[in-house]
Amino acid sequence: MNEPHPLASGDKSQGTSKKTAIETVQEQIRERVISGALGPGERLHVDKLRLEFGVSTSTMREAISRLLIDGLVTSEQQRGFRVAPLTLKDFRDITDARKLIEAQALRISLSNRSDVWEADLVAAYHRLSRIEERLIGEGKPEFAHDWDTWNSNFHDCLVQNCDNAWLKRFRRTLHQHSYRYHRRLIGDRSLPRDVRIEHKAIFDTAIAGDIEACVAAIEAHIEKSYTDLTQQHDLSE
Amino acid sequence: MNEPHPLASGDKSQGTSKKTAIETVQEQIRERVISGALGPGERLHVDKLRLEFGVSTSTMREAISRLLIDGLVTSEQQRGFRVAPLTLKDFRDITDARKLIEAQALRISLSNRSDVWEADLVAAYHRLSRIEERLIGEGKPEFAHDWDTWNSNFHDCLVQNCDNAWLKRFRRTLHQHSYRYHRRLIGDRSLPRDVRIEHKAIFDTAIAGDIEACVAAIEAHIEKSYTDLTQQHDLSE
DNA sequence: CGTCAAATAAAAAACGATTATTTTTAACAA
DNA sequence: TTGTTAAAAATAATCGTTTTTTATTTGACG
Repeated sequence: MNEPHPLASGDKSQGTSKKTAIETVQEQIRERVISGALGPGERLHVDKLRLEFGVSTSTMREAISRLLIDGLVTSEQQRGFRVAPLTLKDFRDITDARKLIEAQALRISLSNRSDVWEADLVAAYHRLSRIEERLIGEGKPEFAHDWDTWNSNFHDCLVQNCDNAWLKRFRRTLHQHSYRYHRRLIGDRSLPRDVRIEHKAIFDTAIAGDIEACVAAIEAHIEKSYTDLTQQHDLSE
Repeated sequence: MNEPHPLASGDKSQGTSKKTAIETVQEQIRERVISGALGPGERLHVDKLRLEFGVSTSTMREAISRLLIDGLVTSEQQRGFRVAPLTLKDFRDITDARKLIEAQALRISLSNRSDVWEADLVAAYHRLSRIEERLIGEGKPEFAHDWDTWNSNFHDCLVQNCDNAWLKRFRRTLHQHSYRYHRRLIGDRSLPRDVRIEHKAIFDTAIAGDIEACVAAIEAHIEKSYTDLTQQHDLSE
């Protein structure tokens, strides 16, 4: 049924078939930044990229400019654009901000629960569990990409009923950046820990309607992600 | 002698004399959006604006694109840009998000206090008080604009020591939007209430180092601002 | 009269070239 | 060698036009 967005833009939804060139390019560059194909701090050569994508200067510039929106790219006076750097401090700040914002978004979402949402969440959790069984239980690393997709889907589903557009927007931005650190730190390797227990706790408390327990579980989940990633790996590697 | 930024960009600081055309235009359009010269929901005609500012299409497009960053402008598939609308629900959401984020930024800032900061805050409060004495005490509405400036300066000063760039960024965005509602709802009229007591409470608790009392005071201040503005005025007016 | 579709007008998106700025290279003098 | 500066190259910013898309009008036909 509902195809989830791996990390795509949050609101396009309807099948607007014909995207504008700017949007297409923007999405592809974003993908490269998040995946690390364009490394942190690396310069974005408008002319090179424009030739590669077969678009004009202004189109490329506007596409890149729009990545300033979520802070994946920075711009400096007369010296163009560059990919936002990755630093430990930044990851720490993102983690703290996520704990704050995601927790609140979750509180709101959970207090607006509905039957549809409950069904969606059960479905999302079910799919995620199956992937995790294969990825972690059976140790099949080829499911890492699917896990990204469905993990993201599960977390989106949790805050689905939060009706504060600003919190949702900030949450999405932070999640995107977090994911970038994730990609950088673990690469294609499998997860450094068994997240199944954490996800179960989040799911159970959410379904049970125990808001504060669920919030605590999410906060712990986010924090643990930071600790594990930074302990086992190194940003300068 | 530190000139405060009325609501300007938070980080340029150094006297980078020659701004790029895009930046100049961007700032002016932002000003128009916040002030209401460009009304909520209004379309941004690239061609008209470009002629008015004497720049090319691409420059104007890129300038407007960059206002997407802080959400003052929205863009729709093949039908250009328009000024973000103003709605009561949005103002409510902004208020809630501000309470959450500003409170946390304040907690961090206050726990990183320093002598320099204390002096800055005393100075900022002093200047604000003087303006408020004239604006509210003596009822001189011609100080309304100065009040905007120094009120903003006082609040910036409070969170000055928050070292989480993300929270600061979100706070700044929300403040900008909040200010836009403020402008729309009270216009050039003077404040609907006496904020002197609130500011005093914030200042006193901050100096005293009573973090949670200060946070509570800020939250109340933000909430009161919403209540008073929405009770006395009407968005559709 | 009202509906539908072709023709026209308006506006957005995309283009590729020109101009300004920064960075690199190279020449020369201390 | 080292430091300074001027020319050259590279890259960023800006420009004005062309193409594509969407909105509006017009007019034939039911």
